[in-house]
Amino acid sequence: MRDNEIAAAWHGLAACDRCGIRDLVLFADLTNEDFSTFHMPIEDIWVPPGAALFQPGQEALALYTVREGLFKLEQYLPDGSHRIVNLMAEGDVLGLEVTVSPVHEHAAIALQPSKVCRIPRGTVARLSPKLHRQLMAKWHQAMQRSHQCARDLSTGSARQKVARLFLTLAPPTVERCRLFAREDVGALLSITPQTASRTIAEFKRQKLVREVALNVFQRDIAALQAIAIETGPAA
Amino acid sequence: MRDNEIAAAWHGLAACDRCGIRDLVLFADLTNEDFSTFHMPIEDIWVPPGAALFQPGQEALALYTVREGLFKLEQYLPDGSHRIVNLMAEGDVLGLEVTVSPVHEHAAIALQPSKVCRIPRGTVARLSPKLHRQLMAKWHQAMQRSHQCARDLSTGSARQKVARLFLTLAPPTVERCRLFAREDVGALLSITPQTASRTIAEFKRQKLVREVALNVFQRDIAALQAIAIETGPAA
DNA sequence: CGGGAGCTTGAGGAGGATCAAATCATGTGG
DNA sequence: CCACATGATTTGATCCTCCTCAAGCTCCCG
Repeated sequence: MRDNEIAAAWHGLAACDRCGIRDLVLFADLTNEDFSTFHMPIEDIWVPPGAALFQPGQEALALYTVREGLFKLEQYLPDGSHRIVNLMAEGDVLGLEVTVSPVHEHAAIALQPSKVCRIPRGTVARLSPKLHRQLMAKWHQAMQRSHQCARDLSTGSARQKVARLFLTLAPPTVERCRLFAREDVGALLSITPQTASRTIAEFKRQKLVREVALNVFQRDIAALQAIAIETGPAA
Repeated sequence: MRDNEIAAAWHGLAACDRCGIRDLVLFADLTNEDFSTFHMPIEDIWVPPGAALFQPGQEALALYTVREGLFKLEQYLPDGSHRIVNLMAEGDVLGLEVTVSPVHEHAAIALQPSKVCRIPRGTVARLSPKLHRQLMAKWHQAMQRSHQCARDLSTGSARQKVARLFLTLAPPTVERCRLFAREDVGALLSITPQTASRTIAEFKRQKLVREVALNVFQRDIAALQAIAIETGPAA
């Protein structure tokens, strides 16, 4: 099993008041006074690919702001197989359900080398009124991502889905993007790892992407966009 | 086009303090005193199938608690086609984004004869602190539904997806359930209306469901569950 | 009755799944 | 440092599901 439960490596206590992406995160509305008033044991954590922040059924002790990298949210089907129901990237918050549910209902697993801030549920509960706006905004953001997955990554041919995935993995202004295991690509797009591999290989032959390093791709944005919206045989 | 924008029929002002499903709704935490303090122009609305509560791009003026019936949340793809990204049923809240976004980003369209409470954004904003807990709970609920769609209705063969849809449409304790247009079934399950029709016809022949009235089905729960989890040709 | 929209059913073909084998990356122990 | 084992990836061949195109059918409404 690739998705081992390696305890993520602890890095150090965060200095929230000097956070580089503070306008993106849950604490955006807090004042410097707020930071000095509360003792906040926020941890800064590096998470290697394959490591889980939490597993389904596990007690919800904290939520996590993604500072760098990419996570998958998995749920398990009655037959034991699993399905990726959401992707979470920089600025997204994992485990928002700590505010309303005692346990996590999915697994959060890093797909790339990632960095997160761990915020204990107690801290969130205490700051809750002050975080109201941002918590709403983060729920909204999580919904948008979820709908994006349903919309872009579950519709159309394998070609289209893979093209949309490449376009999703980084903003159009960035040339390179990191991919992940073919099995995960499959679970995300509802295709088999073989079809994922074949389609990516075809994209490489057609120069739509170029693998500059292992699982690091240079993208031809315009060409990929054309594929993403192309309609069946009528085209 | 079936999804006409018929203005939903106004029914009357709601008596929130005597609401039959008050423990399910946004106002669960409000006291009777709260109700008498605020003037709340909450409307009780009947919505016929096919009518839209709102459309993408439209200004977000209110949110809606579903009291009866079923709604689809649709988003549109660049090529003009659409995809159902979520289903919302009794107790769910449509348009939670009014708290954070100026416009709606999807269409909310009734699939069945439905009843909703319309709560203006101003009312929500004013009561916001008191609703904090319930708003969180409703976001969570909406996320769960969204993930359920991704998990159950986008995975596996057409047979499995249709079986899971039948199981989703009503709790196992209820025998009958209402279905909707084949086109919507298709948009929800990422299959064509033809395949939806064929699969449902096959279920009827196999006595897995029985159509007691137009689009009202009696279900063999156990048999459907068996199909929902059956694994490929290895079965 | 006739028209229209949605539903059903049929035949054929394409795309993706499945099974299986070869190649490539990574880490381990000699 | 190299040989080997392990697991992921790639590729191939075959089969089956589902899409496509198309025709006939049902239900509803004037």
